[in-house]
Amino acid sequence: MPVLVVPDAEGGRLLPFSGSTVGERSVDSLATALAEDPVTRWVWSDTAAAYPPVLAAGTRVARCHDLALTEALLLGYDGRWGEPASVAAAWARLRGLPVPADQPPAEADERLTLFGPAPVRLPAGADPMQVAAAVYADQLDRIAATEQPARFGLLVAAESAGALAAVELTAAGLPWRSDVHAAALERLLGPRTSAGVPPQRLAELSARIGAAFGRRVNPDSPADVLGAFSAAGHTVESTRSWVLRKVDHPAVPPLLEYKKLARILAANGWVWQERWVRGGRFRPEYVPGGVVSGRWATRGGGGLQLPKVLRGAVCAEPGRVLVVADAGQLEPRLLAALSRDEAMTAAAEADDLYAAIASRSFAGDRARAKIGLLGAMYGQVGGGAATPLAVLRERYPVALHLLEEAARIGERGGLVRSHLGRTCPPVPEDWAPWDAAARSRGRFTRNFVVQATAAEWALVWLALVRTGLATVDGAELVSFVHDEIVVQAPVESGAAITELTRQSADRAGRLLFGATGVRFPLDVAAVSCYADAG
DNA sequence: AAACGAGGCGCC
DNA sequence: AAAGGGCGCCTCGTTT
Repeated sequence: MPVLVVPDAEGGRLLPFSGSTVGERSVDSLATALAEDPVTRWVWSDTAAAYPPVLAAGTRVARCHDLALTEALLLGYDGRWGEPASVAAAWARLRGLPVPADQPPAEADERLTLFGPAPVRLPAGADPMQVAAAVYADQLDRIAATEQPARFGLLVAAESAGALAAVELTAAGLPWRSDVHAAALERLLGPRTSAGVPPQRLAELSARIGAAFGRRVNPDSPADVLGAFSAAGHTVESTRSWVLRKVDHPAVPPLLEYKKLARILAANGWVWQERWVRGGRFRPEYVPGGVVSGRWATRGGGGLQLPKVLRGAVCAEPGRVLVVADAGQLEPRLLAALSRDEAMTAAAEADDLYAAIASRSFAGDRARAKIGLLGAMYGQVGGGAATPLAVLRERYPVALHLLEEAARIGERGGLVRSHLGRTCPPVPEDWAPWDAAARSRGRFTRNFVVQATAAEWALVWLALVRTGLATVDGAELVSFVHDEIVVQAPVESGAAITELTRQSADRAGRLLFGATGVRFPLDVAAVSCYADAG
């Protein structure tokens, strides 16, 4: 039986969810009480607020139901995306009271000082336990009333499990060798300089750019660079790298090099290290449900965008290994499973789906098969995707039809859903289906069905891996980026965890789609350094 | 001085 | 080869 949990300053209150108030008890320590019962699903308002103190006290929770995340999913399902989703708001809607706005999330730094759950703003006289019970009961009814209750229930469970994993990942952080990072920065940029002073390599490149133009140019200013090219007789539409690469001018090579290095300095330089690396770990804050498609976001440090050139700084700690598992070609595989296109499912039985498609329709030209398939999922119509798209439409009509139908619904301002029922946001009030807006919306909904389904597959995968890890001493999740999981574990359990990630991927596929021919092969490597994976 | 949009680029 | 989906976050340059 699920148990409702209402944290308070000292501990909290617990109530088995039976429809009555019988059996409520107060505990001095939630961590102790929750640790005594490793099977129960704990129902609470907000995992991000309730779980950190419990985890900090040493208790890992196996399962929960996050009322706020579930409320957001249910509101979205009804086309009410973005309405306040806190328990207080859900309760106010149930009672016909004014709905309080969601509180903005506390800054990460702020949260470290303000330890403990954020206050739930309920009207005076409302008992938080009764509110939680009422909202939970209502949510169960609404889940049961969806078109596919079993699927939506799985979505809610996965979203809630993800919230637990996110708190654990935020607490754990990613092993980070600051010395290795600093050495890489010095090799690329030169010795560290004080704030506002460009490092040696950037200064050199800046001088070369100025020499090539015959005047001083600020490479950080697109307007200045554009003006310099114009004065030199080159009309360039922007200063994007791929545009500049086509321009024949001596300033281009140092400019491209400058952009690359300046980016590393700004995004992941010495200042970044001081701000975001603590105790040998890089600590982004993971935000489940932070993206409309159900992907996670992170707050702080750009946690989902670690540049590949710096991944050498991610090193397993002594006696341990990093198991890096990546679900390759996830989106086209999910397209096959979603659409049940037989020909594409046959291709998805291969380890390399793009190669399988290429060998059947593109005379083995894998690159063209990939361009065509990505173009189909992203809504590209012209360019190099046009011809491969026509070939795919001929050969995989069922899969392509699913995408084109999603696009058509979007172009008309309609809603689409993922496989488990996550629903895209509605168009704004003032939206009108004029050409460009309709096409843009069509590309969004076309991509949404695939990206959101990929996100939920990955969430289920993560939840299964997390559950499996509970029985491996010393194993911890240290990174999750859309379709990649990194676990740090004692060297001797590397093989078992590799196997766990593979089995979990298979199970995730079966949980979402039942028995299909679509396989979800992983690239898994047990390494001592992140840079050595993949 | 602070807020904001645009341009740009890292990741998936 | 070409520029289509989702983000976070930097700098620049303008507006408030």
